[in-house]
Amino acid sequence: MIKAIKGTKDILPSDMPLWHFLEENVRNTMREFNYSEIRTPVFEETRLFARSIGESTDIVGKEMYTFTDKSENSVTLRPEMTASVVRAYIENSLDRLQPLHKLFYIAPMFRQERPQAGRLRQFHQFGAEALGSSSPLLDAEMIILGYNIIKSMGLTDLAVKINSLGIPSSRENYKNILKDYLSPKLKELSEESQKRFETNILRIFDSKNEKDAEIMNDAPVLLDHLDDESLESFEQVKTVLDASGIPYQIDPKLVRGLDYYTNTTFEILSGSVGSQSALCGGGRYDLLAEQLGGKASPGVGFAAGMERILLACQNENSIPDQKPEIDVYIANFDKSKISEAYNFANKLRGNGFSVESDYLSRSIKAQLREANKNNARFVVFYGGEELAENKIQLKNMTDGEQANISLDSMDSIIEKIRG
RNA sequence: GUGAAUGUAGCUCAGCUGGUUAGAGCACCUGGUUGUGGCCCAGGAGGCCGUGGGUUCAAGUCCCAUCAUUCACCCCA
Repeated sequence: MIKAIKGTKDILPSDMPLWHFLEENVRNTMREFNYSEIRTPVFEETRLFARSIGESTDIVGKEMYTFTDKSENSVTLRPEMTASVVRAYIENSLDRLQPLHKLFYIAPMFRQERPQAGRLRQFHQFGAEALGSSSPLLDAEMIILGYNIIKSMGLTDLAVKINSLGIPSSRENYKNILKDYLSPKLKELSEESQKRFETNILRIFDSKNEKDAEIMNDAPVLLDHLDDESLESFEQVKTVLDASGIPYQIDPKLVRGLDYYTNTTFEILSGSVGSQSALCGGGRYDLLAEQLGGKASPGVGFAAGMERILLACQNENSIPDQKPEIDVYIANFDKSKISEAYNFANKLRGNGFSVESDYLSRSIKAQLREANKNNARFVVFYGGEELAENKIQLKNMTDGEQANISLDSMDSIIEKIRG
């Protein structure tokens, strides 16, 4: 039997109500904040991701779906969206149309990792990117957007963490301070962290190793070594967040894994999805556009994992399950009138009703059961004695009442179904 | 890439220390009087017990391998 590729999942009709609910909430919130949808290709030149996300990151180093196409070009299934959005922004000269662009997306992403709870190889993210302004208002807006959407899914076990990584010069300066602190303790660190000491020292803060954590607890913290401008910006983000009423914690150890971040970074975590608890993450990336060959242009954004959010919803039982319903089920007595009944169904559909009819030529009893399974509000019995008198029988499935109505008075049939 | 657990009907699982034709609940189908749903009742269909090898008179049950799934590490949404 051919099965779906490891780490991929079918999203079945029974899952759809939940997905649609999330997507609607995303679109509504994005509309409230005036973000416009953007769609970009699922695959890009490999260089785009290598340059933006960073060669030393795990995403680029070992998680990308990269292959060579028939023209010998190296292409990659997008592991995240920010690089693509910035590329599209530059390539289409959006910055010349207007100074500020606020964009959102809902799209599949691909990373070749070992699947586990809340982690898939093809997964879906929604997210937003605001390009063209370095206003801290937008940093705060990203957190508010993400938080509001997640909240709209009824989730409660949440934590918002924010931090600032500052600008490269102050960060480089700080890295040296951190190096000085860690050098004498280097041998006490885990093997993994010793490697990071060379490749990306900040990420030692991420380590879940106990000894590492102990050592890092007393480590000097980037927040204490920020330049004045970054500090000022961070203060403003906090001011806006305070006013918004969103509860948050400052986490000096929050170091996001992607290379392009500057200044504000944040995460929204859930306590109900297992080990992969980040539902949403983002931050500012003021140097990315220039790095990708565009005009210098500040930006800030976030991405949220849809499967993770839905997993949290299931675990917290935050969304009452609602069965989809149809307006009318057409049951027919007469096999000889099957196409006539079918046309009658189409007539109702033409009036905007959702209508199902029998395709299996089953007994009336079976058809009624089918109507019930479809959550039909009404059943039309088509055929038999009534049809001989040019009538149908209309049954209200909620109270069981039924009445004969002449086919000549379509209007009153429609009116009854409208309720 | 590393570690652990689990693979029996569509789904969730039982199957005791190896012993005849492999079970339950849910779901599905058909009935419970002529043409009427949800509840209830009766019946039915559905399983190379993940795959391959081994031990044994005998394997769903024990051993090995393999594949798959799940969870965790790493990292991230």
